[in-house]
Amino acid sequence: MSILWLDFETRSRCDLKAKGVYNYAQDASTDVLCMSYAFDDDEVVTWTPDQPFPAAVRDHTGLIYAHNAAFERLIFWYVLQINFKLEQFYCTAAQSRANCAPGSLEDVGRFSGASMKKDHRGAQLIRLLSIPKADGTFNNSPELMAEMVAYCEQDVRAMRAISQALRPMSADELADYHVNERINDRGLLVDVPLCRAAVQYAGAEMLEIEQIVREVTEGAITSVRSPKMREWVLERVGPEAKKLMWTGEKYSIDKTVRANLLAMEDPDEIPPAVADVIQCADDLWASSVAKFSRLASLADEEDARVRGAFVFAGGSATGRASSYGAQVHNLPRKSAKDPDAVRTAMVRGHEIVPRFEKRITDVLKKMLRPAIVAAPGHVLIAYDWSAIEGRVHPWLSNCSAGEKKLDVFRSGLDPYIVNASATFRLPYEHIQAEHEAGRSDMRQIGKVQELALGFLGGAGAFETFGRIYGVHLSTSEVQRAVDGWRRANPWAQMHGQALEGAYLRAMRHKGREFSAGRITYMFDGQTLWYSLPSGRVLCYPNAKFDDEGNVTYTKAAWKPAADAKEWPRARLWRGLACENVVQATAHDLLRYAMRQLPETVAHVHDEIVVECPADQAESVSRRVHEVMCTAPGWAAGLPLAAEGTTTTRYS
DNA sequence: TGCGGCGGCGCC
DNA sequence: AAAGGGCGCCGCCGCA
Repeated sequence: MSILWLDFETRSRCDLKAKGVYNYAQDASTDVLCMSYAFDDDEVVTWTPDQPFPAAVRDHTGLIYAHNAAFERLIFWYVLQINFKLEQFYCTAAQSRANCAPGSLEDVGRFSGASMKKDHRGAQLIRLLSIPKADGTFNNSPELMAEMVAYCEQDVRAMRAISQALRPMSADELADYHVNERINDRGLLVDVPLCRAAVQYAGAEMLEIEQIVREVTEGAITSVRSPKMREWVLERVGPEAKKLMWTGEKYSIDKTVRANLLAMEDPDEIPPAVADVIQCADDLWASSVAKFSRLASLADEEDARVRGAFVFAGGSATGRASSYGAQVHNLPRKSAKDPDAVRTAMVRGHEIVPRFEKRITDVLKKMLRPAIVAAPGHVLIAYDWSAIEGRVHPWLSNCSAGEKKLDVFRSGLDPYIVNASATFRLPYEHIQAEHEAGRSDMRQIGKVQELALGFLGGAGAFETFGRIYGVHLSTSEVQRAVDGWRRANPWAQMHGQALEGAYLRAMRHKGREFSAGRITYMFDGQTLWYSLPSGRVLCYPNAKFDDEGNVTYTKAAWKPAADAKEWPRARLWRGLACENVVQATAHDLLRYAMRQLPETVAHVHDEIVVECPADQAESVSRRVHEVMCTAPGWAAGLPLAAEGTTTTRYS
């Protein structure tokens, strides 16, 4: 079966970025400018709408390779009304990311050693031809159009060359890409009236805040979110406050700094006017108005669903999914207690700041998650895996100490208390009782240990996490916590060392495989590959030794600076190797589960959200739980647990 | 006017 | 020896 390589250029009055690709493709004003294509290694040719549509394309029943293939798929479906099957599409951007390379066509080229110079002409042509002019008409210049066709053809050639040079996606990967696209097609229902109301409230609040800032600073600061504000504060605070703003490299005015400054309550250090400005910055930075308006703008005009939010293998280091546009991976976690009640008040324009809340932005932030809803007569069922990384990591180590850790999860004991028990050499029951009586933070220390030290962090990592979870210990106590956890979890250091040993040996012995726990590394002379228990393959591209004997590699997520001569390189170390294999394996469990859950509408790394008719809630909930708690064949013996809720609003 | 760097935010 | 890393979006601002 031959491969069809293909790329569209289009024009439309619809704003692609604001409305998203689904609305764009369905917009009545969207037209195809040209379609460049080739079968297999044939010469690239171009169809333009003034010609009859090529029958060979229309009748093609094999795979269609395109870069960001969702765009081509939706243009076929909605503009040309040619209903290729979803499974016919093979996304070469997904293929690139699955190989730990960047997704953008231009970046893959630069990443793989082609010229580092960026070519802006393509983007310029799009601005000239694909977007209406100020007077509302389109530019029809034949010269520009000819140039556009040349660009489109060049993109097909570049895509084909890159795709053929890269490892193909496996059958599993391609199937999981299609699972991702089905989820994108299903979309998430957005409560658009709620979003619009939120924008109103937030807009009014913003005007008020900006007014206060102008008055307090006597016009010096017109925008609180500007670097000028930081300098304005810096010039007016005392020496102690200045110290709080110093992060070791530069002065900052981020959330932590602001909280510390406001807590000083010393007018010599923080004059009242400065405190006011800091408070205003807090309010404005917390504003979620942009997110609400983005959700409303991306929602389908007819059915209010936001589509295309998930990027397959968007996390190119591990193949995890990322989220895009609506970005549902970073919605504030805390939601309103009674979101329906707040929603009702909002759409009616009532007062929505209860007595115990200080600010409207706090209320609005807690309504972002609940702005995602189930369709009428439906529910959202959301399940989270319990400590998925904490379980996968010892399982990957495949040693008896790791098994002992897994037994903690199998037994139903609280792993944080088990950590604390080992650290403080006190009985489990004692720590449990102290914790339940609210008399001791030993369990909290056990939690920080588990989260901070798993990927081979030390005292610094413990302190960083400790700050987040309100654990503040002396230097010696921190060291005790670090040592205690390592003593109780020897598998972690052992596994890190084993991984390091394996990848170093692999680098020194080209073409040979070296295993550590359940991971196998192999260096082919350019790429350091590693295989996961699922059979999925990941890599560190362009791996080589640096002068100190460390392995370095080009990292897709680090975009080069405009004047860079080479793609930025990262250094591999055993902690990172641990993290990569754990996150990747945890993600394989997610992919495995989602293949079996066709009602999925969203996922957030360790969480799956399905939407189903309310009268099927119980059986679907049971099924989601069962799927998530049943390890795939390749992970036999891995204990899994998940907890879930059923609601009509995401929260 | 568009681009890209920067500092900032949120989540897992 | 030690080391948090993985994402994406927003607003501001200098530069070309």
